[in-house]
Amino acid sequence: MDTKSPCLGALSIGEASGYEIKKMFEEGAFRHFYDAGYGSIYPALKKLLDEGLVTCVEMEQEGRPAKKVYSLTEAGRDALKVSLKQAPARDRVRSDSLVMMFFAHLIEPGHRAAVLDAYIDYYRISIDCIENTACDDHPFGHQFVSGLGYAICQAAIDYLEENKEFLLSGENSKDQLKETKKSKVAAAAIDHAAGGVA
Amino acid sequence: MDTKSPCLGALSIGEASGYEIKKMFEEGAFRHFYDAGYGSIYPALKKLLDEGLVTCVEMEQEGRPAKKVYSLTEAGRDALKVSLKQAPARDRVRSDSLVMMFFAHLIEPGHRAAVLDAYIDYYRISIDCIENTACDDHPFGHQFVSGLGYAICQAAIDYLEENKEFLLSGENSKDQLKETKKSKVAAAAIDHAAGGVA
DNA sequence: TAAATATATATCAAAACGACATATAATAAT
DNA sequence: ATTATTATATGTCGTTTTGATATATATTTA
Repeated sequence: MDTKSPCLGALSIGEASGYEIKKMFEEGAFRHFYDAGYGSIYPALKKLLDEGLVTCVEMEQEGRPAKKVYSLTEAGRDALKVSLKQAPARDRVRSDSLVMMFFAHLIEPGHRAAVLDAYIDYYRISIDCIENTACDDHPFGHQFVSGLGYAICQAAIDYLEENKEFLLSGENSKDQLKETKKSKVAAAAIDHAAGGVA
Repeated sequence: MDTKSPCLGALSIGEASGYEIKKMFEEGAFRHFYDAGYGSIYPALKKLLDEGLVTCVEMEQEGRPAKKVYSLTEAGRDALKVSLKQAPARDRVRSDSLVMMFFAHLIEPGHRAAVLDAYIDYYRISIDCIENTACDDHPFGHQFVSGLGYAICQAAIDYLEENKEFLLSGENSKDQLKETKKSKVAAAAIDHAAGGVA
């Protein structure tokens, strides 16, 4: 599934410009599960237009640059349905922040704190985006995925706040990873270190 | 941060071949927060070798193809520390599965179930990977990030299992999104639909 | 008044993706 | 018994994506 399908999906909610689609990905309903930059969106929209899957109307605006508003055609809605029938590729995740925290023992505590705080903020903003777009009369798939995003972001924030000191003070600390219902990995690690149970 | 840094990070744990690094990304400790294919890893290793940040020894093996084992040099360890000092880019997430579930109303229920079940399995395997690599005497950053991965994956599984019927039966159902401590988005959605509280 | 932010589109070099090619051996299936 | 699949192992290559930059206007902040 390339960038074209999520663009078709965004347009299935309503007409939009490339700039507005980017906003949906970055700070809208898609934030926690899909992202793409202008370098992907504009070429995708161009291809979609060539294939007759969307139409485009240039709209003049007062006090703002003109925008190109794209709308889904019938063929476009069909193409979206077809692409939704395929088997999904596995999630692609790339978190520089977590790579850094994974190697926290090679980083000064000050930078550790900065990365961690920024990461908590990132999740907080994601929650705001979900709450601001969630709506009871949206299609059930939207609600389901928003609910999942909320659950994941909240679990992340809870864990990060609860274990912040563990990361910041490092191995010299008497702090331990909190073992809550949401985090049994500490116990698992101890089991494993003790030889595990074959 | 490009592929070179996570490769240096992987090698900071111990010497490894490109194939083994891929395994760490795919089914090892990195699974839930970083991924890269051979098309990124092998060229990265080549560049790292050219820059003197790693060394390479070809190892013959019985009953298996020879492998090239890479080791971190002192310069490599320094380069890793430098790259860890930078400000992290924001997470890049791309989930075809969630794009599909977001547009569940455009998909037949059978495919919906297939995508959802596969997605739960994906998280279950992630948990297995975390439990199999978690170890008490690993650096605290590894433990911290593994704990976060565990918390997130478990929250996702809990939500997906609890709300599976909601997605499968669609809007014709009397099912409602479960509002637990982990999922308050349903309430938020209702608030929002009712006009919210400014 | 200058700088920064927001709206809006677009390009382009560098990087990454993912499918394919190649090779050997063990294991599973017919 | 033979075929097919899976696992180990490295690598390439066309297509896609990234991330930075360019361009332009208007508003908000310093």
